[in-house]
Amino acid sequence: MSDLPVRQGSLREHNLGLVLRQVANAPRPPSRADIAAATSLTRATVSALVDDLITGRLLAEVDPAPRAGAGRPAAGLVLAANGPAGLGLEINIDYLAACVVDLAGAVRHHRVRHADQRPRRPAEVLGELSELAATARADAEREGVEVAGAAVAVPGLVSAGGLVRLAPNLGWRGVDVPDGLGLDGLAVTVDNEANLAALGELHASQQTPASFLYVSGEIGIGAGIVLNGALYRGARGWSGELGHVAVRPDGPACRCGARGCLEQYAGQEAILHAAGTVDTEDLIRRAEDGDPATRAALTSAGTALGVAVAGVVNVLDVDTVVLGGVYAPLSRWLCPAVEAEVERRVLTAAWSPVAVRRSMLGADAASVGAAGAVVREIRDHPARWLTRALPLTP
Amino acid sequence: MSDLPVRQGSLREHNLGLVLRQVANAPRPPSRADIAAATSLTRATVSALVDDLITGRLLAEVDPAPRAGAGRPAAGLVLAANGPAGLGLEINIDYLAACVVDLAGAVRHHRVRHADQRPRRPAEVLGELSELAATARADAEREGVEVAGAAVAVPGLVSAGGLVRLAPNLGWRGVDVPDGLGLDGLAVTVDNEANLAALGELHASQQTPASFLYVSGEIGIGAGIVLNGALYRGARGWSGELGHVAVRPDGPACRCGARGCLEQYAGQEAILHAAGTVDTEDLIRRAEDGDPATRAALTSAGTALGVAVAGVVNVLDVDTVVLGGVYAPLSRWLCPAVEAEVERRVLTAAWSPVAVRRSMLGADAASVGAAGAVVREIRDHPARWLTRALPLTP
DNA sequence: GGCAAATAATTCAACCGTTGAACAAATCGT
DNA sequence: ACGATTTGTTCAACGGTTGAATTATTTGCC
Repeated sequence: MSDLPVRQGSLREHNLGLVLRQVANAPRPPSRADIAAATSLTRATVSALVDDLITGRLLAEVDPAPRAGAGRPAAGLVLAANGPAGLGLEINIDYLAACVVDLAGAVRHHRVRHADQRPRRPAEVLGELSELAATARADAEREGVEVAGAAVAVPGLVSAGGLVRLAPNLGWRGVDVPDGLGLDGLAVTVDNEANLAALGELHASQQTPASFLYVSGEIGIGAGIVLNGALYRGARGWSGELGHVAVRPDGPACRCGARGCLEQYAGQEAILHAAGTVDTEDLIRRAEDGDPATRAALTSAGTALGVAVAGVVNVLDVDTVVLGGVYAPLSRWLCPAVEAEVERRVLTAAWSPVAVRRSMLGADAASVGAAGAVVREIRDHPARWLTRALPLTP
Repeated sequence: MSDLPVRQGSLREHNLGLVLRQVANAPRPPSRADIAAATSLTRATVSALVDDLITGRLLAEVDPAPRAGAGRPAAGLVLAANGPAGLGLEINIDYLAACVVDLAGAVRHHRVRHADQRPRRPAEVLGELSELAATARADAEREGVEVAGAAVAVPGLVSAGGLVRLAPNLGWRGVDVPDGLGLDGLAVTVDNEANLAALGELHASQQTPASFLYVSGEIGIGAGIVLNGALYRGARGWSGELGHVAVRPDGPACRCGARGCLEQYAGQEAILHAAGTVDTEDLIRRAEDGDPATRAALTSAGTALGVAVAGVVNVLDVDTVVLGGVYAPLSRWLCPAVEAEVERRVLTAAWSPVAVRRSMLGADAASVGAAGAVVREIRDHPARWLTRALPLTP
């Protein structure tokens, strides 16, 4: 119920987006006539809209596909591969990442630099990330795509304007990320890592459902909530703090000050401790080898996770739960325990099953999701891109 | 991101709604010029839109308010009191209710019939409710308002088409409510009691926040989730099952089959049992008299409720929790305990407080909310009402 | 009392985006 | 080679908004 007036121009804006999404979601390059049929706009209107999109470098024509039957061959339309692209950046506990995704969703550049970020000062971290970003941008521009904006994934709570209010496991408090990056002339947005990973998951595949819960297991446990195809960020942008949902109200003390938080049962450190190791690679190896203590630790973590997830599903009624972050490689052993609790505790599970599955993108979900969020913005609002302030060509 | 094409007519539809909402939300009757200034539409356009709305009996002109300064006096615009109205019906464990709310939000008719519905067959209950509805409708029509549709609040899970899939405390399973009511020629929607009560609360006051959690304490515990000014119903319409969120994973068995559900700690029956009485009126009296066992029972229930609510707030990031149903008259004793747990367990509570308060509408929230939902639909989509199939006047 | 200033509402030609029909372009089947 | 068929474009018409001009109605001031 947007309370903005609608003028003639808004019509155009909406329909440009409609056509663009139609091309994006089609299984194969559609013709102008296909789009007209699918949208119930007239061929004349679609032609006019497509012209605008082609001159704006958002769409491109491809050779007509060989067709059966008579008639003039149709020119196929695809999202432009040399149009605008999104730059996705990720700051995590033990790595930095940068990637570029073009309008069609293809990953054109991707680079990860592993290193523990906890001992470093925020300015150092942002400086190195800025270098990664510059490399990515130069690389992309060499391929002929223009980076239209950047999104940064951070494992913490983010306020409007890109201020990281609190990133507990990184030890950050009140860090201005766009300022520290200093990417001149590029629009930079900052968001929670789980939120962007959830968006990545949403766009990774056509069959991802419109509403789901993405659970990101790292040192902390975050969740990205997608409802009806849109990310839900909460009243103040701080939704998804699944790690601090109570599993046992009088359980062990959590560093947040409360007791019995999920993080104490299913956080990365709790699992490693229970399994008697300090390294995730090692944990996976032991689980594969069938080590009983490791298996027991994972079942126990899965059960706790299942209790918390079941609570969320009871309240939100989503039919899919996606396990990401470190949970993704561990999902083989976690899923059964999570599913059992969900089955038992979700009121509607009896006649309407809830699917629990691993992330399709794995560890790259957040950075790819961040880049995808940038191009998705253009895809959903092409008029803003087409009418942007163009850099003066001297 | 609606994927519908936008034609010229959609323009009109949107702007009709815009003007109507502008009138609805104004503190005093605005003039056409006021609306033009507020919406940035031109006065010419607003005049044309207002004409349509007046001839369609959705708006009315009132005498010009005395103005300071020179100039032609402005004709004030108000929502028509003799236009369409909504019929709200409620089926609850121990009463039936019917009410009529006009476009301006005024309750024009309200009647409650107390009786335990559990021993009766669904058909009987629906028959009596149908009588209540007919009386309400006749009463409203005598006052000159036309009932445009009905909404029914039910304490249970509702599928599309108005089928009550499960209402555990009523003992209903697979009951077709619109069919059983048989309100000829009237569009009937059916929804969960907590959902409609949440909508009632949302529209009860201008300062209700756009995102909040409405908790309806009855024999079961339901929740209505309002996000960004809209009710969130879940992927399948079964959101808000707060009563079956786990408070202690290995607590007492719940009739849903799981263990330690909130309902076992803070449901009406659990509270009554812990306080040593069987009647809610008596419970309130004892609490007022300061009976220690009663006060302890309420604190204990409030704490359990607080644990569950804190989990939801951590995940959804709403800044307001409204206690309704039987919790409303008990809120004086429940709120402190709920607030304490929320304060302790919500990660962001430290710098951004979460308000816990009682419902403003109390027991009438669901029926008034149901009626309000009907008129709200017209207010948000006036074009659908204006172009409806008119009954032939012979 | 009369007149200028001010504000509200309506009228009307112009403009913008979509529509639908007519038309041109390109291919297939016979 | 020619008609059938489908794609894509052209163009007059239409619906809805715009902005300026016009009319309507009041206050304030001389």
